[in-house]
Amino acid sequence: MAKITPRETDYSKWYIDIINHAKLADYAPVKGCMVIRPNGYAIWEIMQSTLDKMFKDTGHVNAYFPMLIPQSFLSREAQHVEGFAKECAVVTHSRLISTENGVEVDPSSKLEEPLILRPTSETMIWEMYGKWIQSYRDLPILINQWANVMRWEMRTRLFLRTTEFLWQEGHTAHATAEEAEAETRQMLDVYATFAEEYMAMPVIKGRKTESEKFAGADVTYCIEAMMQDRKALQAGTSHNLGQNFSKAFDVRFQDKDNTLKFPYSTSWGVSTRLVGALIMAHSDDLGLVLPPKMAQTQVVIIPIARKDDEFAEVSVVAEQLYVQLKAAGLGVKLDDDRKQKPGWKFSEYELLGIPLRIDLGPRDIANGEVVLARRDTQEKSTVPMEGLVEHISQLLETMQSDIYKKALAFRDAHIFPADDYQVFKEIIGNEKGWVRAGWNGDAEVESKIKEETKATIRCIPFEQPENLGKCIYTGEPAKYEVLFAKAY
RNA sequence: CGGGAUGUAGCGCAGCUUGGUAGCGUACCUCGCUUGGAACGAGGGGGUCGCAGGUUCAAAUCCUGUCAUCCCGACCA
Repeated sequence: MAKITPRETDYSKWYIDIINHAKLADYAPVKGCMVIRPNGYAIWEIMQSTLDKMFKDTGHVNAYFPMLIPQSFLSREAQHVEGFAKECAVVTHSRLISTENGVEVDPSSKLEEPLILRPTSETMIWEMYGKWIQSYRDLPILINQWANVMRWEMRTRLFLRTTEFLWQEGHTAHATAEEAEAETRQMLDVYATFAEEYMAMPVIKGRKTESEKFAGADVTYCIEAMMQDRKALQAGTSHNLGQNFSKAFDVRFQDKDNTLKFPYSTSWGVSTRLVGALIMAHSDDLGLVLPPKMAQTQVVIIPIARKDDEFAEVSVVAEQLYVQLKAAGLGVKLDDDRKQKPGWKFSEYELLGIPLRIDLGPRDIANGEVVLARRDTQEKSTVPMEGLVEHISQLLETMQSDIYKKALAFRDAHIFPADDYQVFKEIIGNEKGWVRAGWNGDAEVESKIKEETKATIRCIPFEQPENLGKCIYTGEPAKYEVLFAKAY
């Protein structure tokens, strides 16, 4: 009996089943808030540590800013407040009092100014940058923050959109527009590299349209990934904020030419949504599929033995193997728990997405070999004990690249060029995939298409064709070729 | 926030129409037997039936309200 519902019938149920069965997360008894269980958090930890290193390699440092933002800060930047006003949790009181009904808010503790639980930290950070920046010598500031944020979304989905989520937000300040643009693009590249090389998830880099960009940004760049139900997921964003926040917070620096200037800024972030992306990009009906670089446990050893003496014999070899693999720097687990039988363990580790399994029994020891089972392809092979560590290291690399290739082939097979609106509607309507089509650049047209088909422009890809063709909606000459898709 | 569905043991569900002792599968505990794909046998523990009111001699069941989750919209990372 399969634990996971086949995704053909109900994709959303399939996704939730994997999260439940693999014990990745639960909803908390608080509106839209998620409890990330150890299995799920382990994935986030790997994402964190990998990204953190990439940020530091590009010259960034970590800092921390408060979670509570005075309400007045949020209204400083007009577009910003408009973008976030509708989804803020607000702290209005500071005290509770005991009553016969339990505790109640103490009306006398009402705050003079309400505090907002940060939906993002631009405002708090720019308030502080104002105190830190005086001269061009103070620039650039290249800071990242690992934090939680809250957005009171109407509809939540585990990992993809929860009321509270974990993320990192980079906030940089620069003396020139060119530097800020270069930073914005650099961080987008960092995200794309991370998604493709570590998460084995191909992404398309591009620019958001005016209507889809971040509230308060001049330009928003993004990476878009295709999930197995062919919907698009925004996996990371990098914003060039121009001088919007420095002006809103009146932050100026004295430049080399003795004049006062507003610095240019960027912000960029990825969130626990990436864990959801990873689940939806690779999992199958047996459960989670983790690319080796995203797995804390990459190899699990299952000893197989009938009697106690057999088990003792197998354990000795299993221990040796464990030590060898560990020494080679691999994440390895030896499951010598005798309370569960091998068959149970096989399915359990498949559910958890452990990339590679080693079955080791008396038969194998007699033959000087082991059975290797790949999670991604479910292939089993018998390989000699001799040179096993090297073989496994190579196999994990192969798997990492195979999982990427599979996702890439899937994505490319479901992106369709279209120059006819009927064809467009047919593809989007039947959820066949994404459409690559011309667009005249008119926001009105973009909104009409969204209204009629539910497809949004995911991005204007950096890679544009030589000949742009015509706008899918109006037939006018296209200004860009863009990606249309239904999105999460 | 609008439309639809659901809420009963850790998980998955039946019972509700027609009110009358709280059920099944699985998981868990004990003993035995087992271990190369989710063993088997016997015994056992576990429930404010989402929550709050109401109707009734009696409510998981009927009524009202409310909360939560899922799906479809609107909103968004």
